[in-house]
Amino acid sequence: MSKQVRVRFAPSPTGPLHIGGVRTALFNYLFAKKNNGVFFLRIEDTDQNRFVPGAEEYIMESLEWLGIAPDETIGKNEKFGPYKQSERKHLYLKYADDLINSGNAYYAFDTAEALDLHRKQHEEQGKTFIYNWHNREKLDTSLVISAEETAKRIAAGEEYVIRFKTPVDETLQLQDIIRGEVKFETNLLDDKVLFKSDGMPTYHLANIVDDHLMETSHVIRGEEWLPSMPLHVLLYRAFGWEAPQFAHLPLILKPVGNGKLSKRDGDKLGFPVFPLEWKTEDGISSGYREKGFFPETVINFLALLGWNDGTEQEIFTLEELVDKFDLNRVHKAGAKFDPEKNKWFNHQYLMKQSDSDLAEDFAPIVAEKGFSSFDCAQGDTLEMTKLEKIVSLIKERANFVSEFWDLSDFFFVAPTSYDEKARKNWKEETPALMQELISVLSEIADFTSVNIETIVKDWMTKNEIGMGKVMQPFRLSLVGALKGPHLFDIVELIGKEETIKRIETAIATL
RNA sequence: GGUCCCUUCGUCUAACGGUUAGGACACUUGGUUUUCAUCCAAGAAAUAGGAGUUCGAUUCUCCUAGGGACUACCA
Repeated sequence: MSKQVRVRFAPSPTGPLHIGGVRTALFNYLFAKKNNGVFFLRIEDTDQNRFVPGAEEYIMESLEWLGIAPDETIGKNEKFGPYKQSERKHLYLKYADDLINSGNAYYAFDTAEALDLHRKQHEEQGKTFIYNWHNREKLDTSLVISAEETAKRIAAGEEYVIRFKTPVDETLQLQDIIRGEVKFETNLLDDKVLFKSDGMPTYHLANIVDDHLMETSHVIRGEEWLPSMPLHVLLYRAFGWEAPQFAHLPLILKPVGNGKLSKRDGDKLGFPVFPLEWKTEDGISSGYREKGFFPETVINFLALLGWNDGTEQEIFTLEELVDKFDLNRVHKAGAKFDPEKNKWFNHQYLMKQSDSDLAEDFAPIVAEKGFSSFDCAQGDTLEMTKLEKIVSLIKERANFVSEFWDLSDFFFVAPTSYDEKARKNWKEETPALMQELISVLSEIADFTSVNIETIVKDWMTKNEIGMGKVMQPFRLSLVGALKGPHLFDIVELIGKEETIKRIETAIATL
């Protein structure tokens, strides 16, 4: 039996979870579930300066809303806890020391200022400063001084970092599940800092140590990490550990122009880039949840950004995605985010919702417009039945529940104005015809859509009145414009009295 | 600048050497609805360029071009 699949999503809590991060989490989740494995969440907060309050909770809440919550994390099945790196702080120095003792790392005393100066000088000469084999013995490191001297300086409280001693003259041929073989020359790599002078590990050290300790089988992360893959593989080797398998996911790009989708793009282009709304003193960043997207929409759309199952199916439930997901079918190239198609997906899921669920979502909006009888709290069942009927008539023309009011306001209030372009359908003979229509309508006992339609149409044919002459002004009177669902359905719902009243108002106004 | 990754319709993608290069979103045009939307049908729309390998390249190799990521004591 092969090793258990254990994958992780390891964000740093520096702000709200970006949509690209959501997709990384999703693919990890799908891969884990597909392989009967474990999906865990680890918070990588080794940089204390960038910590943002609330971000950690935000990440958890987002994953829960989307239905892809981790199996193990802070406060949940803490088999390999803690799941927060700042709480694992005591662990890392030992591993850095191991690397020093095995000759795979060294102390470096260069100050940040000294290094900045080097970089600047190199840049002025059109060169790039790389801290590695070619200059590490000219810099201020433990490689060029005695062990006693090193110990003395550290004991004296001098600040230091621990750097990885990248091996020389090797060509690394690494395997990536998505990209196949990727080659790197170790001579071109730099000696990354593993342990910072503030006593915390860097991402690289903490990530490798924790992935090993937490028995991670596959590292599925964004493409931005591809350049650090050689370092990470080298670290596993230096520790004598078996490395997990790697898969680097393509990036999500801006809908227009070039580049990675960023936090700013969303609100600029009118779509959210965060699952949940995020408030700061600088303002509000909109979220999918608050914008009326269904979590299923977000999951489905994101899954198809860079992956497909090879068939022409586009609508997938989470369960189907789990069943069909295959890392080998993930695309290599980045994908532009298409807000239009994203909306289309939401329409698909809107249509799948039951009328009663949609009515329930719509009720508070109606109540807010001043129709408190639709307020869920007051729960008038007769009104809710009516609301369900309204919803069933308009939902096919909406992408979001938030659009329902504009599509259905005439069910609640009589038109206060009439569409300019539609007014030309109101001709000289119209008032007389409408007057006749009123008397026809008032005679109808069984006031239901089909019955009203039959009677009105009979009246028109008997008197040889053209359909357009009646139907257009009739609709204009009730709706205020030439739009909306089947006219007789509207008539039935607003009732005989209101219908007649609206026609009378139209006659008086137009 | 250096390193690495990528490249099929406007966009997301299918076609794992042999297809009239398929689907979806968006777009256009018809039909249905005497309205609008939905829906249905149809249409336009792509293998970045150049060499090679091969009987045959979207598919394999190389070059060029373009795009992207990384290049911090950030992740």
